[in-house]
Amino acid sequence: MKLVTQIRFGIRILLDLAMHQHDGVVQMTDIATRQKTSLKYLEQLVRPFKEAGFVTSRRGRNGGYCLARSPQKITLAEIIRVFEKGDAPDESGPDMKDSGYSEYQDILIREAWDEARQAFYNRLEKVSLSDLSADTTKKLWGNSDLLIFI
Amino acid sequence: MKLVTQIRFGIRILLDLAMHQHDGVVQMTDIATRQKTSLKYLEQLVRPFKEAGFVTSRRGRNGGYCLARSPQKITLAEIIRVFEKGDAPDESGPDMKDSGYSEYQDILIREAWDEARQAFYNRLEKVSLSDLSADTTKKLWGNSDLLIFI
DNA sequence: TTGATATAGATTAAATTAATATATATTGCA
DNA sequence: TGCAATATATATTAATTTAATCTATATCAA
Repeated sequence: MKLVTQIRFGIRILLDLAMHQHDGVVQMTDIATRQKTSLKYLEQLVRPFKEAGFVTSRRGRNGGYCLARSPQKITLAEIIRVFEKGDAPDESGPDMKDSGYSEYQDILIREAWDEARQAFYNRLEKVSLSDLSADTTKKLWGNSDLLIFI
Repeated sequence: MKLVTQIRFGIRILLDLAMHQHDGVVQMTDIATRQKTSLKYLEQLVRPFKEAGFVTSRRGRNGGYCLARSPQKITLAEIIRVFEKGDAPDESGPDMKDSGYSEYQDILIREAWDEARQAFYNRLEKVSLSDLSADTTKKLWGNSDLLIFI
C-alpha cells in the first residue's frame, strides 16, 4: 500500500515520454537530467516497460525510447501492475490438504484482500497518462484551451 | 499492495480472540500453539492492537487478552490501518517551493494513489471479524443455523 | 570506425519485515 | 509471603525487498 519510488519514477518516465512525443524518440540521458536522477536507475526501470510493450526503443546513435501506445490508452492501473510481483491473486495460497481453521481463515482473508485490491485498481483504471500530462500543462501554462507546442 | 504476514497474523490473533470470547481472557501462549507460531512474534503484533484499543489485557496469573469491542464492530479496514506506517495520505509530499513539473506530477500521482487506496479501504470496511469467524464455523461445522457453543 | 545509445546482469547499500532474545513488571494462588 | 504465570518493553538478529550503482556488451548512425 505504499507508493514506492520505483512506481513513482516509473510513471514519471512514461509521463516524460508522453510530454515529449513530438520530439520523436527520447533519450534516457535527457530524462535523467530532467528528473534529476541517475541514468542507470531509470534504465533499470524502463526495461519492464519495454518487456510489457508500453514503450519501443531504438538503439545506437540518435536512439531512444518512445511510447508504443497513445497516452490516452495507458492507465495508471496497467503501469502499476507492471511493478507488482509476488502478490498476484492467483498466487498459490495455503494448501488445504492438512488445513486447520487458521489456514481456512487465511483464505477468507486473502479473498477479502483481493477484492479490495480489485477496487484499488478499478480506481486507477480511470486515470490515463494524458490525464496527468494535461493537468500538468494546465498548471504550467495556465488554463488555456489553445495550446501550441513548438 | 502485498498481504504481509504481519497483517495476516494480526488478523489471525483478533479472529482467535473472537472465536474464544466465551473463554474469558485468552493467553498468547495458547494462540501461539493454535497458530503454530512463535509466542514472541505474536506478542509483538498484539501490542499495536492494545495501543489502538482493539483489545484489553490482564497481567499476571490467569491473565491474557480479550477483544475490547464486539467482533461485528471490528472491520478489516481498521485492523489493517493499524499496521500502516509512513504512507498516510497526509504524509508531507514534495514541497512546491522550488518545484518543476516533475514535482507537480508527483502530487497528481499521489492524489490518484490516495483515491485508489480509499477505494481499497472502503471495500475492507465491509468485512468484519464476525463475518470471517462465521464463515469459518460454517466451514468447520457445516451450514447449520443452530450452533451451540459448549 | 567511432561515439552515442540501449541492453543485460552483477553488485552494493539502505530500508523494511520477520523472528528471536533478554530483562522487567504484575498478578493470582498455594 | 513468595513462586509461577502472565503481560510489557526494548534490543537484537536474520531475511527479504527496494534503491541505486557499476561493468560489460550489442547496436546503430554518422
